[in-house]
Amino acid sequence: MSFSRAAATGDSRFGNVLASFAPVRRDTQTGDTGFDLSGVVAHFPAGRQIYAEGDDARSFYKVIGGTVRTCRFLNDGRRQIAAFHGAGDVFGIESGPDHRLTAEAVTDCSIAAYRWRGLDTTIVGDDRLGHWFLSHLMAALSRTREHALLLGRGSAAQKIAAFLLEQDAMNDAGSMIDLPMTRQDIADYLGLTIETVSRTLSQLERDRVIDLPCARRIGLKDRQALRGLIA
Amino acid sequence: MSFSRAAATGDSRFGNVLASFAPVRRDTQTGDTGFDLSGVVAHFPAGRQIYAEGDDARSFYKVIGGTVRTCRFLNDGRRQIAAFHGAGDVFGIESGPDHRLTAEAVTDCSIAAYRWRGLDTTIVGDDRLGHWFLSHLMAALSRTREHALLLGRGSAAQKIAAFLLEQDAMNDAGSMIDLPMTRQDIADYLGLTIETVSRTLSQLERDRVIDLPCARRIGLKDRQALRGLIA
DNA sequence: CGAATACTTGATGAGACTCAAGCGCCGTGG
DNA sequence: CCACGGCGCTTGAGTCTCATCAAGTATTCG
Repeated sequence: MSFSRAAATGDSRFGNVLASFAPVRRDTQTGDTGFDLSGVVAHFPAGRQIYAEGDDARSFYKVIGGTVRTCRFLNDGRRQIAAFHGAGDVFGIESGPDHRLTAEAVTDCSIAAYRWRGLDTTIVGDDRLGHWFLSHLMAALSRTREHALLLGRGSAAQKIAAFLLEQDAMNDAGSMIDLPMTRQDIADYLGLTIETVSRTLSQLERDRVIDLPCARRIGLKDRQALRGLIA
Repeated sequence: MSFSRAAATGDSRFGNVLASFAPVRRDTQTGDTGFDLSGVVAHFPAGRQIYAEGDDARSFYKVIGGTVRTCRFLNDGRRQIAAFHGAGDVFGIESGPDHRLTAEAVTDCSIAAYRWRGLDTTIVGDDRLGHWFLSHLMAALSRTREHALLLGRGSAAQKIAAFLLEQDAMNDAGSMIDLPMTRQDIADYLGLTIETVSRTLSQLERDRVIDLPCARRIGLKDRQALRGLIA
């Protein structure tokens, strides 16, 4: 699982901006802002660890394809998932010298790694790059805040409903969601048990709010009902 | 409750950096980095709203003195507190055009407001200012993440223990904590009810882990036991 | 086909919520 | 001075949701 250089480093337009990056312009397939950075790309099979809690935060990362989870393991063996990251999402930015969470591939993934030396040598002097970095950081803050608010209040049904709508917003493909993660992942993300996740989904199907043709496929039959649940 | 200009705007060192700020160097009494910005300072009595969810995010804020809560009101009347902010903390930075949370004074407060026009006109071109802004943003992300992880897992006792240790870390004054907030605030912060907060604190006192001389005063008798609870 | 893994469903119990009452503190006013 | 009410907090009893324990089904993969 070694990183391989993805592209030449000839474009030095940002060379003095992010000192230790290897930035180039890419023919980006992510629908970002048209602007893009490339670091060093690697592929991870499903389940593989990308970095562990406590590792030096020498890089941050962007998902090219696949899904990543960032999580923490408690010493009673349980796991709390902080976020799922899909294509285009940036993760692994840390304020301190080391990673405070573990990152793992949920599915087979392509991940771009961007070297950085932490906050002290950061991103000033270029409008677009600074904007890119800041917007990702603030998006992460916004999402984390919503996640915290969801976890604090709400019944199992509310959490599941919010989760489904969140996944629906990512998958902009009709009303059918293909979940990349297991029930256990969902449970650890929502602060529930796997049994409660399963029961709640079954109940939603009985209530004609969703379809469950197979475990990983969820059809949203009544988004309004889901929104109503969230209150 | 109108803002009053705190200082002259003669110092234009950052004039082209944060377009609409009124930044000056202050003889700061916060133990920050030595570097400081001043905006427009206002005082808020306990309970007063600073901004509401949905308001235009024309400014962000720093607590000079007192305690602030940022929260969301659910349409069933309940309230979820996202964070408490003490002296030196920055709050109200938004990625979008409007505030996603409400901010209210928990105690009487002095608040500095910094105008800004959002992400598009942000903080490039000055190392120290960019660093100051980024470090606050990343600190907020880090704290929010910890809060989310706390809310997801954990019994009432674990949440209370984590809350007490968090407050203890703020109050660097011996082993006695003077809480600025009510039991209801604590409950809404931890995703519990006021009764559960009260019962759990009483139980911790019976277990000789804390002292409760009065409701708002908590003595930590056994920090190790609290840390043990968090697991 | 068999085994492993993922998922579902059922029975039971613990922990937190709800409803309700009572206590303590404090400011107001008689 | 005390009576009173309001507010924040504590405590108790009953209920309900979700976790736990346990079993069984479905799916995947060698």
